[in-house]
Amino acid sequence: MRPNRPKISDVARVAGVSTATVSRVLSNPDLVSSDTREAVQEAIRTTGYRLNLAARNLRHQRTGSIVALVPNLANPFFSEILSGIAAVLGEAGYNLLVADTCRTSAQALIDYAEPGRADGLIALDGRLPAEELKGKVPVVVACEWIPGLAAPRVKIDNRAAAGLAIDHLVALGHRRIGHVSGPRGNVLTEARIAGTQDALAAQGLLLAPADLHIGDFSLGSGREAAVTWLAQPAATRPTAMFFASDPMACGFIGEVQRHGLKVPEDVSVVGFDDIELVAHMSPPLTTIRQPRHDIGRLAAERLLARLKGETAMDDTVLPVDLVVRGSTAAPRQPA
Amino acid sequence: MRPNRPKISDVARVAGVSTATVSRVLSNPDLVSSDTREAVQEAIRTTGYRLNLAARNLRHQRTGSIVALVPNLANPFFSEILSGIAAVLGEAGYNLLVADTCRTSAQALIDYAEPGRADGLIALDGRLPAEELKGKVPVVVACEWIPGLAAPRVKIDNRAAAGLAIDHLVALGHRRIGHVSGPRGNVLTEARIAGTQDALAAQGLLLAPADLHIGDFSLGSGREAAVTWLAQPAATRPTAMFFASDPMACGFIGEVQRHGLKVPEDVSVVGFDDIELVAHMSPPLTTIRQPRHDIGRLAAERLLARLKGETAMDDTVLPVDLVVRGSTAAPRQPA
DNA sequence: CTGAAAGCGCTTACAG
DNA sequence: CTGAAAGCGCTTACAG
Repeated sequence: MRPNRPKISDVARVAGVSTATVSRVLSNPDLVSSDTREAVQEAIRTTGYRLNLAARNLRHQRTGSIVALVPNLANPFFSEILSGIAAVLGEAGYNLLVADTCRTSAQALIDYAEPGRADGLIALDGRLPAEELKGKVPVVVACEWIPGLAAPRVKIDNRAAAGLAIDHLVALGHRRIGHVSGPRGNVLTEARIAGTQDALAAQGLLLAPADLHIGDFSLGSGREAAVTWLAQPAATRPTAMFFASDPMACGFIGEVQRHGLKVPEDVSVVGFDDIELVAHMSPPLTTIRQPRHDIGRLAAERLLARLKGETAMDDTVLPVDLVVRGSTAAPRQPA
Repeated sequence: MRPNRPKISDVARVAGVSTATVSRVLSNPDLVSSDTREAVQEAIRTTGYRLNLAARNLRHQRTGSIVALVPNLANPFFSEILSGIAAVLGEAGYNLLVADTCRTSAQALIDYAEPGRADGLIALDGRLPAEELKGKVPVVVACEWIPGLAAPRVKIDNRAAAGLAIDHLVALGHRRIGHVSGPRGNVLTEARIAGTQDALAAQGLLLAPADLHIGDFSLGSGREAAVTWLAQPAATRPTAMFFASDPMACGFIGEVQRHGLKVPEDVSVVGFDDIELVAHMSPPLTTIRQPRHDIGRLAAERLLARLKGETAMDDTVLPVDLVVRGSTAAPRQPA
């Protein structure tokens, strides 16, 4: 079946017209008289012709594809953003190309930004090299951002989000609050640490260096934070912990419970992201909800707008919510 | 920068050679004398030339892309399979195109199987129409399978997996065991129900119609199953439940705990998939581990082999493990 | 309204 | 070892 796949010239021959006319029927039927049009459509049917998109795209100097660069495809946080991106691109007739930045060489990632490869790029990873991305395909950055790269960003207000978490804990009566962050250097990490410090300072409190644990967003690093926390004397360790991701909060809770302590009685826990499962744990997790699907949708829409000529480079900042569930309560002994 | 992007003819002019020679330096450098080769490479450098993949692909009658059709991109179960696929395709120099079958029209999905759109297709969704996929691009099916479509399948032994779960519960002393399945008609659903029934029958037990709850793999349907279960008299309801997905098991446990009952003391629970979080819940979930990343890898490898001419259509069946954790124990009152 | 022809940016037999 | 030329399957000014 592969060799004798009909092409536009086969249709033209069968219909007794030129290839130009067939092409017009395909992309601009109004330009063709109805008699001719019907003859061509009949020929399309009898030959079983299907348009070769690659050829059309080459002619149009576009690829019809948008590439999304994702730090870790296996991470549900990113996959839901991807789902929002896919929804918008699919409707607009674009292909969605996906690459996993943690499993792809730096050069291969940059090659995705070549025209001829994709028409535009959505970066969910802030560690991409800004310089190498210049002069290539239009870029929109989502969630994270790339310092030094002029590109629209779709994100949440991470400092404000951290503030929501801290204010909630302080309102419950907590005075000694710890923070488990993402990896150092990540833009989200820094924004959430800064937000935590600011919110504490606004309440006259301090993030003690010992109470800042550098994690990596993973379950395992949450468990490690629990080990450190458990090793401290019960009287002087933080009564509440704010995590820069839900999986870290889950890892922490699991380890603390395994040691016979209770959440929120012995320690209050706030996560970040509101991934689906955390509402169903025991206790259900208090967390910051990010509109992941919308982040993806908006990033895709901004990119499509750029491809249509929009030049605005302003950021889109989406609101976050604090979702209060069972993992937070007043501390046992208020300071 | 877009308009004056150098093409192969610009390089040729600068180097003082023909476009054919530049092309050879690019794809088959050994055919060119070292003097000429160096001159061309120098010209490539000075012009900043980058190959246009779309043009090369059109010439080669291939697209360089493989499309993965995923039932729900936001579902972490599928995203990890995708990650395995991406790893293999990236290494092989293929693009990974992704489409969400639940958000894409049937026609649009079939169009992905057109040559000119992609070189091959990996289906993670068993509901695609077999007839429409014939005579198009080579297909490999992973996880689920498409009845009536001759395509290699990469999957696990779902009946055996259900047997592992049931045997474990029976060994613990359970006699009345319920099953919460996926949606009716799904090939996985039917295989897991059949496996459950077989394993029970082998032990002289029966899956009572009232103990089979039809779910849809989601958290919410697990919660609904809990409502039904809770409504039954404690003395006569199942002492153990086997779920066709981890999220359903989580939804069930959350609802049961909310009603003051305990897992595994009041009911043992076995999930399916071993998604990352369930090891960290309380209790940690006993479940069937699927090698998701490997399923993705192997599916991609089978497809690449087909593109290279392999014609074998046999299935690849991957082993599963029962992971015993805290959500299962002996029943309170053995029957 | 329709066709002949050029061209998108490459690659590759075919000569030499 | 290298070049002239044809062609991958489309589209689109330009004529008529």
